[in-house]
Amino acid sequence: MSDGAIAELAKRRGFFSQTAEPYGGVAGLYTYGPQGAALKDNIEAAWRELFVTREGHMEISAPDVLPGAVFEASGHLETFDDAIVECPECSGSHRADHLVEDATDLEDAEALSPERIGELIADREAGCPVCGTALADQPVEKFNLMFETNIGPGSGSPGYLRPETAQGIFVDFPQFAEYARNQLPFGVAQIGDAYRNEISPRKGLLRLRALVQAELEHFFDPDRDEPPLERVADVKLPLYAADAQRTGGGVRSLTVRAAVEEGAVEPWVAYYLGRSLEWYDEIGVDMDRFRYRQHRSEELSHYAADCWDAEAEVEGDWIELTGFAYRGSYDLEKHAAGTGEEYSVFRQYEEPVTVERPTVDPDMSELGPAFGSDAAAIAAALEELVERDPDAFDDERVVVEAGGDRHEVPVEHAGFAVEEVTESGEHVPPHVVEPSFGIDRLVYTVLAHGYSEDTVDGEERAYLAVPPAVAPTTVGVLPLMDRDGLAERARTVAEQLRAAGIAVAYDDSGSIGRRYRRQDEIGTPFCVTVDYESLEEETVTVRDRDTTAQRRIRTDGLAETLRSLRDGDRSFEEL
RNA sequence: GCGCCGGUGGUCUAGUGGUAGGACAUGAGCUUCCCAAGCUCAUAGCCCGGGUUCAAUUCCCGGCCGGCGCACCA
Repeated sequence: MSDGAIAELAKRRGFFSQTAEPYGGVAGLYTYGPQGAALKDNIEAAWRELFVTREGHMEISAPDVLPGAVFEASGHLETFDDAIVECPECSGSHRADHLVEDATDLEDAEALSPERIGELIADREAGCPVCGTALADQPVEKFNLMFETNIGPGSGSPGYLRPETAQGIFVDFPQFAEYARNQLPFGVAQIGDAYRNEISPRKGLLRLRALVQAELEHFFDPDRDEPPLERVADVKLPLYAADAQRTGGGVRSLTVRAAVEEGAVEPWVAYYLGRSLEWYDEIGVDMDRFRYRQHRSEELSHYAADCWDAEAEVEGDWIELTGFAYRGSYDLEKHAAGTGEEYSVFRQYEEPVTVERPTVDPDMSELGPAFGSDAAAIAAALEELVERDPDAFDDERVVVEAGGDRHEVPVEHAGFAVEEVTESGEHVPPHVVEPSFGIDRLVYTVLAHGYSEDTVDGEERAYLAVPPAVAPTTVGVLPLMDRDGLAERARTVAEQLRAAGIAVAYDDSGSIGRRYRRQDEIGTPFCVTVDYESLEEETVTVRDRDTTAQRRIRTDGLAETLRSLRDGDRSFEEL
């Protein structure tokens, strides 16, 4: 298939086109037309069917705008800002923090301020990696890839458009845990828009500034919960591991069972790789142009401990469809720290346990007069010390550091005691595995993989071989001729099918062959044609898009037949 | 953000210092008893701004958008 054929078809047939074209268009913003919106909806519905209904998770819907504090806690404010320095000679842009890392023994220069990075570049006389020109006097600028806005009037409450839908789930985890009756494991799913102010959006739907994500956050107890691997144990995964990428190796086909047994893939991630593989196949991704690629260590996100991408080959390039990330407890711990709230689940022991716990109860009426303004800090230091080293309270005096000084405190004033405490359980910070699907890229891939050309009666034709379940329109209803009452009859049939909940296109314009081609091109899997026999004997023909074969069937039960074809309960050959 | 190339009806394109022609598609009609047939008619276009010029779609500059390469892709 030639490059650009999808974009051309997309625009001509109403799948998608650039937003605000009369104003010149905006890079990275696209609007789905009638066909595209329907295709996208169907893919989202198929996703929901698997990840919410069949897997038994809960779907939520959070707002696109979230307060700045959320992204401070999540790390996005810091790490979504890339420090860039531009070379005055060759105009190349380079990651300023990477230059510093190369020139120094620092490993995490990304965390430094732009000013500090600039100083280090000047100090180490770092040069442009392309042409060598000194960069000492060049400003270090930050590219913030989040869209910023203000919540309410004034600038006192900065807000950001979410760069991933996930944060809407993590931030209100306590609420969702409550709905889940505090029972791990449970999953929270969300389909919604995310926004990234990309420096250079490219290639149509593949790199957008406003995109649709379908994400599942599956929370579980890392010590106790195991994924139901038996459901997917025999699914064969095309794995392109990090090692293979480094050594020039290729894709290795392993069953889920084998991949987990040899430790190639984390078990929860492996479960979702297996579960998703069949789903991709069902919605029309070509399994011969599909693989799972592991992130190399250097490309892992700040939050991810391990990550595999589902990738599809489209127009010669491998593109990421989904990231399956093992995020550990990173996000929940960040939000716990950011809010002081509980982002964990209480797990009750089978039997309560009684433990001896050393405690302090500082006597402030003594410490206050004795230490003045340091007293509060000393009390806190005592509480910290008793957890760390209870033996320090064995002597008459205990030494703590507070306010920059060492203080000797009489143990009797610390209120040291060993209490018997009965604990009925403990707080477990859940781990999370996150399948994160890019819906727009899936739409594009389904179009690209479905696009086909063949020859019918010596005429070339193009058709979209997308599965009936995701096709924008399920049935085209066509009168063979626009005369002799055929059109009226066809309209009645179309109404009946619509009333039965089937997506129907009615078309009486042009020759029958032309109308079949139109439906082929937008991927309509079946056409119902009303002909002269229909008027006499209550039958119509049903035509199959991919083969152009036809069957004559009775009109009573037509809706039921088409529905079962759409839902995959029977095939056209079985008619 | 940088470099190179490009931007003419919905789509694909021809062409020009004196504002444009085709094909396909679309609509109306004729014809037509199952796969883009034919005929008639119709709708519809020079990306935006500035400059040069009597006159700019055309030449120059800038912008926007697109393709490719670089960088970026948390």
